Amino acid sequence: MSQLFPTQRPKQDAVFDEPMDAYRQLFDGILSQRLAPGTKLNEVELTQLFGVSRTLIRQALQRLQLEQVVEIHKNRGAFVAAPSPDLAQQILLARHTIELAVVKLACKRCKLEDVQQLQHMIDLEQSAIDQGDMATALRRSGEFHLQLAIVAGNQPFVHALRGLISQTSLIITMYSHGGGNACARDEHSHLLAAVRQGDEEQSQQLMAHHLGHIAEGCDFTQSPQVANLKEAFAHLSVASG
Amino acid sequence: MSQLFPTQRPKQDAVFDEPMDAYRQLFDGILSQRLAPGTKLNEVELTQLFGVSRTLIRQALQRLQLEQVVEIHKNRGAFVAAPSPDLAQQILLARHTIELAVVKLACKRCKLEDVQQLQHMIDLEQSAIDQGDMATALRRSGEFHLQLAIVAGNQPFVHALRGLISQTSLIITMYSHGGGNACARDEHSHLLAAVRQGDEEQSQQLMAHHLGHIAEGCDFTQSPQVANLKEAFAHLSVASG
DNA sequence: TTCCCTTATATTGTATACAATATTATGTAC
DNA sequence: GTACATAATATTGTATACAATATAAGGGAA
Repeated sequence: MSQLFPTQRPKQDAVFDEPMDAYRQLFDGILSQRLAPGTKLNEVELTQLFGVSRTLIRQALQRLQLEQVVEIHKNRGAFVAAPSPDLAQQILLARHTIELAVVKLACKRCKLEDVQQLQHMIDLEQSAIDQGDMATALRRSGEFHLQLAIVAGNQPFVHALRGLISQTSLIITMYSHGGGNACARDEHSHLLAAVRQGDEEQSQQLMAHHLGHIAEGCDFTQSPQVANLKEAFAHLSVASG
Repeated sequence: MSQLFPTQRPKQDAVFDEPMDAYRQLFDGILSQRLAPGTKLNEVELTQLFGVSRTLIRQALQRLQLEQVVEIHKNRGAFVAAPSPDLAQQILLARHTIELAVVKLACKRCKLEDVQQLQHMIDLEQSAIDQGDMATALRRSGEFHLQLAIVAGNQPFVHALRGLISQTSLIITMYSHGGGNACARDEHSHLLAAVRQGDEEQSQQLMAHHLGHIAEGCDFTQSPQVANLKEAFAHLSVASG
């Protein structure tokens, strides 16, 4: 039950032939790493793919831009965002700040049914890992974090985290070395246990470590991997030579 | 030098006859309290006001929605947001969390030129207060806070604060009792002094007090004041009686 | 060949036209 | 007069058409 998509009610995610709006398909594609950072998003192509007019495609792209997972360059088009090493670290710092505040709130407000739902999301994530579907696992991990913010009951935090989590997905795609994410299940489980007990101190410490592990799994010294150079540098000045 | 508007370069704000996009005009109107919470934003009216087609009007409205200062209800239209008392307190809490992190960063990164610019913004705010133009003062106060985030060098914080600050403007309009904002100048000045000296502890304490004063100036127990009841409740079910 | 200029194509930006929904007005029964 | 149903209007949702810009292709000179 994907809680990462704000406007629509939950849907099964294995079925794609029913009418699903362009925003959600693109968002899901990015979060599941099917759309690589730097990829050009041609409007008429998307029109044909999703069977809607450019009006709705452009609406979806603008929304993704405001969530910072798509960059739109005037008269040049839309591209899947490819955060620089510097921006990546800003994003992780912002997540750190907000998620620490979130778990503190969650400790005070987490009900039994919230715990059950969060546990279910952990199980879903783990089953994806067991099947070797790391893209789905990554998306489900993000959904767990966002659900925590929903439980915390602070709408601005939810709003901000939605963008930050999807950006983190891009960061992991670009900078992370393989399965540094495999330890996530235990970390999520331990975190949930602390939240359930209302232990603010412990929860914040576990969250800090958890987010720290994401950052540690990344190497920001090397140049980022993007779809292809041509598109990656399409935003540069036309003046060549 | 309005730093609250992300896409365009700074402009003098006394001149309105030059081509100014719909987004900025609406945003400015809301931040300056010329557009009251709950006001219906009719698309064709805006079309005539700004001399552009509905396409651009809708683009601007969607962006404002994603910044949470406008609510769009399907087939009903767009309204200036009117945050409930509960949401208002969530917003102020989120600001508290983020701005404390911002000043801490700002202490480490604030250069001499940054100090000068921030001081200039304080002076502008004060001159607006001296002229009795509280709407402009409120907007300039927001610009000061956002500039602090820019100085702090964290893009996600800037992004989140842009929405939170404009929402705070709506909250003050709806819940604040008169001139509780008059003490702002000294608070901004003292805050800047602490940041300039790189005193993280002192800066965070001053910021916490400053934001606390905003909340203290509000009364969330009484029903919010909105443009008119009909529009304020336009989102409710059609079923009457 | 390589460089540069010109022309053709493709893509995005904006405005308009049409469809769907909601709101308001009108009229009739009670 | 009130309540309800129906028709007229207004407003939003979506698709298409046209304009502006950028990208790609072709052709001539050094």
